Amino acid sequence: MMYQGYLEKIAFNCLHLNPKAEKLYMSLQDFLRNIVPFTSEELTDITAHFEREIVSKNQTLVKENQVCTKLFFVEKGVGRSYYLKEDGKEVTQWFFIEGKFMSSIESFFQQTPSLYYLEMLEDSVLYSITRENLDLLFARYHNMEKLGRLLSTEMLTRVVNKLNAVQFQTAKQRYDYMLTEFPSISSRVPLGSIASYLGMTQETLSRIRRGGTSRNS
Amino acid sequence: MMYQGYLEKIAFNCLHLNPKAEKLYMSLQDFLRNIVPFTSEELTDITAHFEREIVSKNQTLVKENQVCTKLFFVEKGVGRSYYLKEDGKEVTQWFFIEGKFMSSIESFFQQTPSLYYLEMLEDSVLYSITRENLDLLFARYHNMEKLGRLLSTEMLTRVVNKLNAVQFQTAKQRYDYMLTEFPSISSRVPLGSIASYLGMTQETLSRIRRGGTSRNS
DNA sequence: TTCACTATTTGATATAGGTCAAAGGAAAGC
DNA sequence: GCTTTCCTTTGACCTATATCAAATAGTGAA
Repeated sequence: MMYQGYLEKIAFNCLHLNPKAEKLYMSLQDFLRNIVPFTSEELTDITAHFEREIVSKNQTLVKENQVCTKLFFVEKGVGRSYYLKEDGKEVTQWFFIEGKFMSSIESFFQQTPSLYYLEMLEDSVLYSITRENLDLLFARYHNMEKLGRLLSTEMLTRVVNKLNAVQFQTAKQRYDYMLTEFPSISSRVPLGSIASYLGMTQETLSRIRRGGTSRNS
Repeated sequence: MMYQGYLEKIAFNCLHLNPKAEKLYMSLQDFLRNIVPFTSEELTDITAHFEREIVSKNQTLVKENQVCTKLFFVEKGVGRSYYLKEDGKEVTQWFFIEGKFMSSIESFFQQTPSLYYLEMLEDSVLYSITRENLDLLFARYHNMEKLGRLLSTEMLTRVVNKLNAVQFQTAKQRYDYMLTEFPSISSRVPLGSIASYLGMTQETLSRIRRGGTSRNS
């Protein structure tokens, strides 16, 4: 994405850390400012519509069948969305790390019951906004609408990448894809969550990590 | 999606046909008007920036490694995006039917070489717009930006649905998913294109269609 | 109608990765 | 420090779907 570069640079500057370091910190204002050239007044008004939330590890933000009432920005921490298969197994749908928006998208935008659970996998700092406030900002600022469009498009290309990885690659290749999409995740979340994200069992992922017998790249 | 209902209704009205009929026709103006409440002046200006293109069956719109310079609206016809695996096999990535926008999204929005081919699978009527003109419209009309956001979000949820289907369902279930996502496609395009879209071989799809021995729903 | 070509179906066999079962490890509560 | 619980690894076996090969059915051109 065109602002991908910026993002890494900001994370770097904010932290004085290597961008691949385990934990990052990404402020909402810096994030917004670097995608769309908001004025200071706009930025102040926009961020005033978000609410800071501290949530602890393993806390669930949204349950299946609830309407997801908020969009979250992850300032610090990691979360995931997941759903339960008929047999009760959890399937991770996506991970959300520092500097990303997190929600049960369809539920939030259509105000329908969520198919997914949202939970944080670490103690985290989030900024949340309600649907009404977001709509208000979309209506008030052309730039905000643009932000929404750019973020949607970015997410779209990420999901398409995952789709291609999941659909046509071997288990090993999918794991490699994941290491580039979420470099920090592999050391931060349980293996089972990663395995289901990649569409394989934890046994298979464990064998891949061992790096043993497989002949696939 | 919130405008999903409208879409079907319009298609219905335009055609006086059952919405599941084989071929639909969807005018750009009607499409736009029913997603966002554009004024007539806006609509006139916007549609004036599109160019009508008649393309014939099997015509390629964009090749791999070309920058995709246009976004297409499909008024009539079906297209697909696909890429070539290392072994030269075509893999269908998406189908685009009447009333949908079609492009190599990442290439078009980032002006990078396309990973995909775009081709029409039937004689088709398209409306195309260049990146410059689209940006101009995004900048000129807040409503246009909103349209972009809504369409991106819609596409995002569609891709997520496919991802879930492809990742965790049996071949038979994936085929059923496809019948709901693209009801008309199964009779309009070659079996091989559908099979690769669903991440299976054409032999498997053929066996599924026969509806034989499989014990999966 | 026939030819040439392409798309689809069918059959036989192979394999990546799943399932089931159990054993180690690590970490959280007491 | 000990205990309980959860997380990860390992092994043995199985199944859905791929692969390879060939037969059959459609389709358009002349």
